[in-house]
Amino acid sequence: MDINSKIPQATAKRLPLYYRFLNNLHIQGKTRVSSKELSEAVKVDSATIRRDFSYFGALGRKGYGYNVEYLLEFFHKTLNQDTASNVALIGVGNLGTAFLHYNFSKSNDIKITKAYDANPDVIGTEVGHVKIEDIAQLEETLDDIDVAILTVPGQAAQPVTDKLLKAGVKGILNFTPARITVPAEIRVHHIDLTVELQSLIYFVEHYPLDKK
Amino acid sequence: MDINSKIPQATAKRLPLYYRFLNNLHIQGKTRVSSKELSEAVKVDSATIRRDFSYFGALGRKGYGYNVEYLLEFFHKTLNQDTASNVALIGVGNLGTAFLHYNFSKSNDIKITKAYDANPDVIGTEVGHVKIEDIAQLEETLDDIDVAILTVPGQAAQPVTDKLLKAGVKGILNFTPARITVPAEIRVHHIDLTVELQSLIYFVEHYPLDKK
DNA sequence: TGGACTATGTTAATAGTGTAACAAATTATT
DNA sequence: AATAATTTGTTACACTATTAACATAGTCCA
Repeated sequence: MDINSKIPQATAKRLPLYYRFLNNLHIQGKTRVSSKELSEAVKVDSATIRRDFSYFGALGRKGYGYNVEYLLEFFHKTLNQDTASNVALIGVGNLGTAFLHYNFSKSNDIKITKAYDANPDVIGTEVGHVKIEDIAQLEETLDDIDVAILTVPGQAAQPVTDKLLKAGVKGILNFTPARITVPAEIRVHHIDLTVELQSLIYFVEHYPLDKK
Repeated sequence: MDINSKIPQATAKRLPLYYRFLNNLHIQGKTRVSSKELSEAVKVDSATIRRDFSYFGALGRKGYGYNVEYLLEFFHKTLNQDTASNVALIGVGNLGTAFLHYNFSKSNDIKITKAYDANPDVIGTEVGHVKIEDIAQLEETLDDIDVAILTVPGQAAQPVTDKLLKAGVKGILNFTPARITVPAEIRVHHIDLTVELQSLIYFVEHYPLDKK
């Protein structure tokens, strides 16, 4: 498979998952792993895993499997290009605070380096080793940040988004219930907690799964 | 379209979204809406919306659109069957606390009615109007709960899951980085915050979107 | 070294999702 | 009342994703 061809969206979404589990295996001291073993750990079909890997060339060896360290190193390079990515968080409410305490960088190379809020009681304090800045100063102080996490109240989502775009942000992880409007070249991923919960309930009540 | 045929997963995931926006329209006093208008609000193609609705029969009128109140009532019945769903939350850390404070029931009929933790300092306290119970008593006290939100540390995910299954839980919304093992008839939805963030960064750095 | 075994990488079949296009039906307008 | 405008519901197609199956090539063990 040609390494220059585009990686399918579904595959790209699984890469960080593979990366994390490979890290676990490495820490456990495992040196090799088969697609079948990895499949059981990440709950993704083994053929899908092999197909996903094959987009990046022949990473394994027939009859052997994959070398954990080699694969890990490969994905490390692939996922993080060269530099670690800095992320900003906007809205230090309950959810925002949870993210600041959450240690993203444990087995990944992501760090929230800037955080903003509108509440004067919060501005200037430190949450999870990040100093909270005034959202009013966002456009002037946000620099060199490609991706922002949006955890503001729904009605603030669009105005804050507009500010983020002016500051040059290219991707937004939107946790608000609001659907934000952005130019075509900006990526937005939505995680709508109510929708997730409600659709799970819908599935459970309407489509009970069959026992094996 | 036959109402008895199975609703596609992708459609079912959008239903709660439609429901919320119809609620907004209703509150704004709008009595009718077209698929095109709704499309702009929820950022879903209008043809997709019409197709989604058509799985439930002919809900609209040609040349007119959809009656907001009728549609709202219909989805209310569809999403909530008859009874409001009670949900349990396991793990009152930063993220769990955020959910307890989050008001799911605002325009939905979902409520977290039970919450558990292992920390003695937290057990017995009240967070967001829910009394925190001891996770050691989970199997004995969890009753009539179909769906649980899992916000425990990764290493606790599997043992807690096993307890939930014994207590009769049918669906789990898993926020831990761990992939849990469950019988075939149990539904699990994963929301992996690190994966979401990392894959967004990957897309932004590797596949910049084209300007319109 | 030789033969049994293993597990990849890929092909081909299948399933699932999204959307452009349009006939049909209804509403709105003159 | 006749015509223009609107908007649905559905068909048809394109695209994306999943997975079973297997030839191939390397591994492992006696």
